[in-house]
Amino acid sequence: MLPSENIKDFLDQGPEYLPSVSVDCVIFGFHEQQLKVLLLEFKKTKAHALPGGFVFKNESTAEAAKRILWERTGVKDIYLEQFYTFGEPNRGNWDVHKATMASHGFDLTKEHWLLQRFITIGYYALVDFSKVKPTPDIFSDVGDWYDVHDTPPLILDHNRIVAKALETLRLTIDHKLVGFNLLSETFTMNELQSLYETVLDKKLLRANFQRKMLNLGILERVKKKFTGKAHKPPFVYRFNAEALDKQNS
Amino acid sequence: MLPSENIKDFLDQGPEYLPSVSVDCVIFGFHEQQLKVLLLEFKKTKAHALPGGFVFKNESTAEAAKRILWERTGVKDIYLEQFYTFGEPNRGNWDVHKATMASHGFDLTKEHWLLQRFITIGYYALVDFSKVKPTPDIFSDVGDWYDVHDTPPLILDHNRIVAKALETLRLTIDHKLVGFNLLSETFTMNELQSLYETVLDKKLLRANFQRKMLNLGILERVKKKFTGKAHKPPFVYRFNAEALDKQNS
DNA sequence: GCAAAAGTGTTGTCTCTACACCCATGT
DNA sequence: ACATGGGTGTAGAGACAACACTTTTGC
Repeated sequence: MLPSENIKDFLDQGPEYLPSVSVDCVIFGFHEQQLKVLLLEFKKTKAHALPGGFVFKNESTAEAAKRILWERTGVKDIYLEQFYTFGEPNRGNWDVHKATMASHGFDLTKEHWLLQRFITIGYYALVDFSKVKPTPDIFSDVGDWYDVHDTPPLILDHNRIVAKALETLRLTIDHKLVGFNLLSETFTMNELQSLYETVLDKKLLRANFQRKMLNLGILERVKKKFTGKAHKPPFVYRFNAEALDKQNS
Repeated sequence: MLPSENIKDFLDQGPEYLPSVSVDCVIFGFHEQQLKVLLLEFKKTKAHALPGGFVFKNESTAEAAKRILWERTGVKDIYLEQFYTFGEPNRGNWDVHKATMASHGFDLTKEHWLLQRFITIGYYALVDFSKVKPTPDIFSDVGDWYDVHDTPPLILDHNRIVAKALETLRLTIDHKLVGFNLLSETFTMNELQSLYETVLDKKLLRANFQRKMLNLGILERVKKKFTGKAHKPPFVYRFNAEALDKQNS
């Protein structure tokens, strides 16, 4: 199918969506000591944006967010949390959308549904970087990871949305043990500490961090050790979900 | 003006609102050792509901919440915070609305804008109980305070919205010093402690609570003392905003 | 003086911080 | 052996709970 046909399909879908409501996803990953965000780049205009979309009339907003995540990352069962709803009447200008559509041969009038006011519900997702293959959508040819502190200018108020998501993650990670979703199933204590240091943006002491984590009683030490460099091999840990449930109850 | 004319005006206002989006306010007050919520009671159906409303097309959702608060409580400059957006496709049934409108002589078809799906953005407000005169709207003849743990069944998913607001308040009050908004300008340490005990639903020790609060450095001791019973009069404190700003910076 | 409630002091426990020390591995 | 990074021990600082004590009022 030609891209323009895809886009026509999309534009025709307008009436199937809940008016005025959109969903944007801030997808966090962790790689090489950096906290990353998944961003899309529009084909023609080279503008950057968060993966987002609209909500079908009989779909919950959380389901919409999951659907979008699946389309962009190919992963289901993702850790997903709503963090804020952005309800300003003027969240930025829509010229990029207009230009993008024009470049595909669709001249949208000011009254077109895509150019109306939308409030957007922000969800953030924590994913295992290694399991995710960024998938572009019909408007973007590239989906790629960016250091959260070094993002390009984004369309609309998406920079603010990223900032708010990061702020929420920071406040959350300390008392909700959410960080494990950003690592692969097994990990070393050092990896976990790097993650915390990156998110909280401050150095932590090995000794104390380790004790704190182990005292939570939610880490299971996998017997196997690491093989690698010229030093004592670290233990590999696994996150123990049952123990966490006990804590929360 | 007749009530039915008011209601006609309201129904005609549909096109001026942002479709699919509503705002609901959980208004907390503190009185006689109880945490209270302001609820409306519909005239005919006797159903209870949160004060809520719709968002004008060129108004932010926060402004809409403030407007609704002002209409219901007569107070401006209220502490207001967004806490969650409820985006399920089926948030309960709208029969009450239909019945209410029917009782005023308006038979709404299934396609009427008021009976469509709405996502609702929850805001909670903390107000000085003594300054608030609950004001009913055109659909309700009574606005009244209820103990948050003893609310009547509410329409739609409003019970859940109250529960979520309370949960958010609990998590917030400890590290964001938000409780002062629920008291009058000056208050005794005992009142403040009662508030915390009620919100957190546990007993605290006088001595330790007092130290903790005073050590925050945000309470100013008003020289005047209390007059009353047969015991040592308590100091009256005032919340010192400047000191708080210093802390947050 | 006495009851009642406000306010202060003290002590032990727990947690976090900082740093010192020991352990296992590859070269 | 030794450099490198993983893991443990411990002393000091600070926070918090529990309880005892003093203070000020009306009766």
